[in-house]
Amino acid sequence: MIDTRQQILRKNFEAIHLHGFQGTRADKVISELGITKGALYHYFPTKKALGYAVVDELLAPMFIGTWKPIATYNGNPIDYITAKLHDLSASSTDEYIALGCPLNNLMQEMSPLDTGFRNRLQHILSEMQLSLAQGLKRGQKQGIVKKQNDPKQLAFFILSSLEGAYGVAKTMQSKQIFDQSIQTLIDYLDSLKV
Amino acid sequence: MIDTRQQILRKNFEAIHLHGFQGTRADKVISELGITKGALYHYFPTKKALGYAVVDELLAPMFIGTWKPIATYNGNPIDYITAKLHDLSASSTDEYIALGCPLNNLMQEMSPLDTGFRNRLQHILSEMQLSLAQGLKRGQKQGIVKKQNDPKQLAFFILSSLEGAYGVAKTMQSKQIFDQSIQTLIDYLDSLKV
Amino acid sequence: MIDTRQQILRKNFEAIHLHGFQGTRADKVISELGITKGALYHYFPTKKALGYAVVDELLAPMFIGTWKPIATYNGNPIDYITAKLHDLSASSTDEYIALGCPLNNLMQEMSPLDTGFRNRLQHILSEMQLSLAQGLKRGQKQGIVKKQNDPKQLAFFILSSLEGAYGVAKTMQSKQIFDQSIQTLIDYLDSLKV
Amino acid sequence: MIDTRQQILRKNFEAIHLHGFQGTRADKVISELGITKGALYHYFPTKKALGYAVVDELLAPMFIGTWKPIATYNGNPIDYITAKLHDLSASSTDEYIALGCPLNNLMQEMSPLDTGFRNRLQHILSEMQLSLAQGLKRGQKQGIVKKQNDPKQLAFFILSSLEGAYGVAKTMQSKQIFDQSIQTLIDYLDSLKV
DNA sequence: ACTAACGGGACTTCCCGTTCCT
DNA sequence: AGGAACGGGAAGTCCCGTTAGT
Repeated sequence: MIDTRQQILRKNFEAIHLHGFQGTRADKVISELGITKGALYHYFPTKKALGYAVVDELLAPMFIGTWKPIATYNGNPIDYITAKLHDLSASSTDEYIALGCPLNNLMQEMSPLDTGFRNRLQHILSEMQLSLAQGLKRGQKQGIVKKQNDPKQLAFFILSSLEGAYGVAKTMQSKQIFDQSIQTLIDYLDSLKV
Repeated sequence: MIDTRQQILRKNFEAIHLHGFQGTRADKVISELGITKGALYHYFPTKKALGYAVVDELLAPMFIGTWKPIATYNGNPIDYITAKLHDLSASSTDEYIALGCPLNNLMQEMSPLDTGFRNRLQHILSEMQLSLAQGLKRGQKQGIVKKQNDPKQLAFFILSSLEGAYGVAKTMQSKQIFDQSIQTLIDYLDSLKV
Repeated sequence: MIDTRQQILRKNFEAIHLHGFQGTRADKVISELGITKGALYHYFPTKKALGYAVVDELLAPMFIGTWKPIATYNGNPIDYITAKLHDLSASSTDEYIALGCPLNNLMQEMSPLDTGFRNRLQHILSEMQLSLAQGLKRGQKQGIVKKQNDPKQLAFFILSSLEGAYGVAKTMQSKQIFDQSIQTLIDYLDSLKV
Repeated sequence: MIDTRQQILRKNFEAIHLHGFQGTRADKVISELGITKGALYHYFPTKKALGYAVVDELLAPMFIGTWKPIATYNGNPIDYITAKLHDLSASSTDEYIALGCPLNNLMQEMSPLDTGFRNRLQHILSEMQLSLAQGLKRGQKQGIVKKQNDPKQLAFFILSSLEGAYGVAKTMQSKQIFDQSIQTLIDYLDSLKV
């Protein structure tokens, strides 16, 4: 028997991706697993606590982990970023684009409504930005990235453009638009290489 | 007595901006205006109909109108865009940033949930993109904008980065981050001028 | 311009037949006529008053009138009844059977709920029964109808079987079942002729 | 503590008998039992589901069971039917007559409005008719029932007259009228014995 | 560790009726 | 005579959370 808590967590992560946090009926979701509300409230005191756990244990590692390696990457950080952006394009299906980025979705939905969510999402963004900024800074020091931009500022711009691309593509229901925006971002970043 | 329908519409636009569409309790909102449920139902048969009206009559004109003039603008379209972006930065208060862009909020919240909303929001994005693309195309023809980018594609990138900046800044609760991302976007656009 | 009051009455009679009295939304019904609630409440103080008027002015004359002539009919009253029953079978479409007899529908729906309706419907039934009983009594006196049955009692039985046939056929959605029950009733009545 | 679900079912059966299905406020009804809305929702997701359960678990067995034994009855089926009709007369109080037959009430109210109800009520009628027809057919084969009538057709006529008697008596608020109609039906049936 | 039963507030919708006005 | 605006109670549904029990 696998870990019930993990099952609950994973299934709700999917459901939140599909319907948003508020739109997710936690007990209905896990009923598909043959689990009832009792188990849910055994592991998590409230629905919000479950949401926090989804962010902390699934969302955060996933997203922070994506940009973490840039710190130890040997080579031009722009290349790393470009490669990652290409990955995101390549691995995104039409369905995924139509659902939107889980991080972006949660940011837009829950940031203004709940401090607990906002703090957690701020943390994720900050960690991602930190990794990117560190990488870019190293590139600038090594003289392989132009020095015209502040690394921290540029890092936020990259994240903004990326999440913005997810958001617009979600509404337009078009993976093509996502891909094109990512490509434009890549082109821009490429122009920052020395 | 001024137009009750308009009052309902405006007050709900604010409320949707504050709490999202689903989080808005239409009857409570207008009770502050001394308007009752009965009047609400008289004008809007369902909550969704009210939401659609808010989008059609307030949101769409506001956002589409922002970029429309670029078509008849005499001068470099990049300058027009830059000026508008500066306007958005200048006119945004900390509170506004913390609430997020009304268009972006609605896109993220309602696009996956309701076709009626999605179609309307697609329409707004398309109109904005069309105006931008037309302006950029004209600039390219006049030889004052570099021809390396497809105008339509670039238009979506601009919108994505703008809305993305709103989204990230909302979560980070930081007008500074918004301003910086906008500045980075402006810098990039500036590099596209001939 | 034809009489607005009559229009309201007729249209609501149809609607009550279709949806029952409680299921009828009087203002929606007349909106199809281009009339608004104002006219409705100008002519009828309440919905119930409208319902009473429908019964008094449309339903009652129609149903009482069907059996009235039996009193002045020269010939065997059984023949008159048989002819009328055949008429009802012949003139009933599948749709009419599926909707049910307007009188029966209203009896079942409103009799237990409202005294005003019940009194009116009792009156209709009583008048119908009276006519039938008078006719049967005359037949018995003339020696052309067997004397084994009390005319009043037999009159109620005829009405009961008729309305019961409507009711069962409505649920079964079958004009054939209605026709067969009517035929069985006719056969029985035929056996009462001398 | 006895079965809550059964309590809900029984109490609502009574309430539907009193006020009709649409007129029944399920939560108010059970509040008299000290049961709350929450428990109601736990057992029945919608009001309609509750209504269906009342039909399936209480109404159907009761009515189908009444005529079922005729199949295994040794003797003249007309006698069985006559006995049952006498039972119905004897056990009906004035109040019961004024309320009407639960089956007939539901047939008239819900058949045209909802397919789920109609199918269930059709099923009840069909089962009752089937039992009656089987009994009558056996009687005809044994030569103790006249062969002039088709058993199936006669079965529907009996049911129609019975339910019609309930309906007319309900409106007339008269158990006497019910008894007399039943007696007339019995007399007719008696004439079909060989 | 997990289930079934249960509590109860909140929300949208519905719709009868009233009032003001022309 | 009749239309538009408006009032407001009530019904059904939804769903988060609690508790007794195994």
